[in-house]
Amino acid sequence: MKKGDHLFLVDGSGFIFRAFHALPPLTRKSDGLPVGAVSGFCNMLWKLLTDARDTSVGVTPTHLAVIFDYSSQTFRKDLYPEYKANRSAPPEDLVPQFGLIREATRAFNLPCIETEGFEADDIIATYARAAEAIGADVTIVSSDKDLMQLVTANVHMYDSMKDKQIGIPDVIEKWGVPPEKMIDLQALTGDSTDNVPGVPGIGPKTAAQLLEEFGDLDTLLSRAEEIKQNKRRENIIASRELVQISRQLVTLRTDVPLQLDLDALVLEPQDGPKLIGFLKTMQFTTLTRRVADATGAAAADVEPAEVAVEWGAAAHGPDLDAGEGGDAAAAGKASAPARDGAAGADGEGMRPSELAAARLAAFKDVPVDRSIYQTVRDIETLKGWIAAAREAGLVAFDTESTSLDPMQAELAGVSLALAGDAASPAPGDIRACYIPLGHKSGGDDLFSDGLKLVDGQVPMDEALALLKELLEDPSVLKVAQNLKYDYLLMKRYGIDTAPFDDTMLISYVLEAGIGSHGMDALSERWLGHTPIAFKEVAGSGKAQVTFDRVEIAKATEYAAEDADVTLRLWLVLKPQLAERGLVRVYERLERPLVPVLARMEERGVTVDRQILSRLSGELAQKAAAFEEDIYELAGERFNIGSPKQLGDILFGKMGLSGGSKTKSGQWSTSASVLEDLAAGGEPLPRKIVDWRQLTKLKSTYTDALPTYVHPETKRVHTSYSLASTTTGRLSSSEPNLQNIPVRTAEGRKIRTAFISTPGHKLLSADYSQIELRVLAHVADIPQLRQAFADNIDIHAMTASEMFGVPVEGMPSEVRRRAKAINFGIIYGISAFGLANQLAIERSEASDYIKKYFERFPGIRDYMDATKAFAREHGYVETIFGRRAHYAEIRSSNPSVRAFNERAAINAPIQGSAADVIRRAMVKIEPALKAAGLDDRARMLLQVHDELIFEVEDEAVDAVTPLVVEVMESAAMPAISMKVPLKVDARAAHNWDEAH
DNA sequence: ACGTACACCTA
DNA sequence: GTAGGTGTACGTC
Repeated sequence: MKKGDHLFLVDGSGFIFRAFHALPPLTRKSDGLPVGAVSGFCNMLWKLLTDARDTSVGVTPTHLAVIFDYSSQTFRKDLYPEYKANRSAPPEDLVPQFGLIREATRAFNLPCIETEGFEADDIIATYARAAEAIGADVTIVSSDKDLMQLVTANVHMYDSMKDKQIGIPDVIEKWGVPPEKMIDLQALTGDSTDNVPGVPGIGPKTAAQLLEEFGDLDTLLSRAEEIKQNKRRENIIASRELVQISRQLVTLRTDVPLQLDLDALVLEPQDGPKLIGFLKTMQFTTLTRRVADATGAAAADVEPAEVAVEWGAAAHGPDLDAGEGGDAAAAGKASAPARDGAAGADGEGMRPSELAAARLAAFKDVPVDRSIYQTVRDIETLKGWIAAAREAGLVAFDTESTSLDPMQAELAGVSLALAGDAASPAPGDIRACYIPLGHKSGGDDLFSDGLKLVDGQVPMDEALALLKELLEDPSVLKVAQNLKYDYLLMKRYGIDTAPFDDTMLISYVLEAGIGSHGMDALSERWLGHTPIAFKEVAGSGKAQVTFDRVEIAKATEYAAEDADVTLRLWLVLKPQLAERGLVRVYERLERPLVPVLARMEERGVTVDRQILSRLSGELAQKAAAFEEDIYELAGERFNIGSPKQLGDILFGKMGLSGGSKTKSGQWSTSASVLEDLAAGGEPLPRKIVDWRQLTKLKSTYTDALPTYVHPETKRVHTSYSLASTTTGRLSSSEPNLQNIPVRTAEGRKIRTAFISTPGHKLLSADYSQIELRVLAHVADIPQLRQAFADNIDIHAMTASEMFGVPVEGMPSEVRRRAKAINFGIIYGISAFGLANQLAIERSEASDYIKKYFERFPGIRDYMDATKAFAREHGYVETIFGRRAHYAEIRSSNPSVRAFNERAAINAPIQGSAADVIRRAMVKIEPALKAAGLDDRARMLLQVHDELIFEVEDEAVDAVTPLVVEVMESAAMPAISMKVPLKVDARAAHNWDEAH
């Protein structure tokens, strides 16, 4: 740098706050990411770089740097601990923009400067004085009064938002003192926003007047006695020392160690494509065009840049691995590229919530109208729809098929819905169509099975080829409701849908615990619209037909409406993720799991029908033997499986005492009641309990499981639900493979029927005590942390702490009680529950709990804090930011309230553990692939804290440690757990031996 | 044919 | 005491 050069110093941090509050809010059109300050920043920088000469600055910079605050821990905090202590957290909408503005700066090819321990103002002061010393001119792009002390003949400030240059006369005009007196003035007045103390009763006017009279602050303080006004004099004398501190606080340092010297700030030429890539990602269409024009870069050829968006979650949740691989591909694409020429009324300058409201308002003018849906009957029309969808970059789709089971279903048709450009969707302009592909008729004739394809349908293979182009197009966001179903169905037709959004999962992330997330419920809740019921279209009961037999006109109304409603829901729900800081939960913990689970479901697991058949026979025989004894003891034959009849026999006919009633007034015949009766010497109850166990195993497992074996794959394909628990756990159904017996020897035999393919093993890897580890982490309990760090028996340690019994030689009963208490804690303990569990008196259980809290006071603190949080917010959060809602926690009904409190205490623990294994599941396939093991090991099942793989025999030794490592480190890098996670893994030919 | 209560399987 | 799903019985429509 030399004399005559012109250095621009941009106060990045100041700009962010100013732009955020001064500019109208602006959100990225496709997803509602708040970008107002980023937009203001980019526009301002571009203007400075290209035509600063035309602004009130009147010169073009030769050097430029953007300066940011690094942290709030600066030397001023040491000087005066209360400095900036009144600052509250930045607004949620602003937080994601900090990182984006740094990204923007780099995209502009400009130095981005921050130094630990110093504020941006100090760095600016240091550069300004250094440049001035060389003889260069300086323009500080800021309007912050704290920087006005730097103004000289050669150093100006520039308020970019008002396009106003600030020189010495301007400072005098505004503050009544020249720049060099600004420090004295600020010391006297203090600064309420930075919590800098001042003299009470002295504002800028009085301060300027006093400085005018006495010349400077030191003189004023030494001659304060001369001040005539009593109150003012007393205040200044009383504040003398504080004013000295204030002066130090407001004085900018000019000796900050500089990472880059002045020469390094020289303006480099713009890298057009790099900048355009960033601007496209932000969807700043106007500026993109301007930059393209100015740099000669072809904007159309530039891909949107991958920008790690640190969305709102950072404000109060962990950074869920921004920049980590994860769902980046889907996320980057799902933010949809800005399209040239995209302009629109929708979303201009709106907060996400306003965007959602505006879209809802648009729907009011254009309600769902089933009469406008188009039936696509020829290939040209289909091509038209697909071209429009690809042009738009956004399409909602839904598949219609012959079965609720995506492994059995045959495709009947596909519906699409469009609402204009992805970057600027037009909610009031939704159109939708149905493409029938496999509708059939005939076959009613008893003497022929001649089902014939209905005329006027696009040939299935041609349509699929076109749909594949659309569904696999990386620049088109596909939106569906419960996409896992459609994903799996389309995958069976050779189509790998991506990128995508799922309205059901968005709703789940927003409102787990509030209502259900099915399409009909969401449509009622958000759109006030009731879609046609499936049974209206396909009938119900005996008269129900598969969708491919539905008349096409009727099918069009139903199917196209589903796509229409799905798109409307997306338009309303998606912006709310950003609004509530839940984007990363959605993008890291929900969306990427869809294809992972779809593949697991598609693979299925082999269940040996012969083993089950043999077991079933054994169980039938044993149960029959019990039946004879039971009838004998009861004195009559009755339906043992009927609790009502059984209750009448036991407590009526036989007159046994010690029974209890269920909430409907029936005699309870639960296992615990029967156990009590058996302990009293009655022979019948014991036999009932045993009979029940046998018949339960038979009906629910050995008889039911074989009916789920797929006719072609010969494997059992469960279905996982991503959105049916409040806590974030998955659930499994048809069949439920998450409740296969394990507790009793008899039950475990069921597990021997789950076997590996020849040449393979089943590998089971399960987290050890993950929920107690999570508890130790969130409640930060030293003894628990230590115990887990040392890998010692946690229940024995608890017993030892509570009862003072050494771990060595501890009676098993003592440990059992401690174990029950540990579990009780996780479940939001109550004396009633613990007493029930341990079959002890409630008062004794109460004493245990009291003792536990004395030994682990941090647990009680955690529970109280969780309850208070839930009461205040109506939800609780996992360590990864997932929310579980408990609306009834404020209920006036004490038992309802207590139930919600227990659930709210449990949810962060159970939910955090669920998040951990979700993360592991997302990471496992890429990890296997990276190790070249992806075609030798396949993840099949998840059972809350356990993953089951099918692994080639020769690959077991390589896969096992890899799986363990991925699972144990699954919380990283988003969360660094205070306790290690431990995973046990074993491989065997069947699930029983592997577990 | 469908919904609810009860019982019982899992983590 | 938390979170689920399924089978049977038995009521209603």
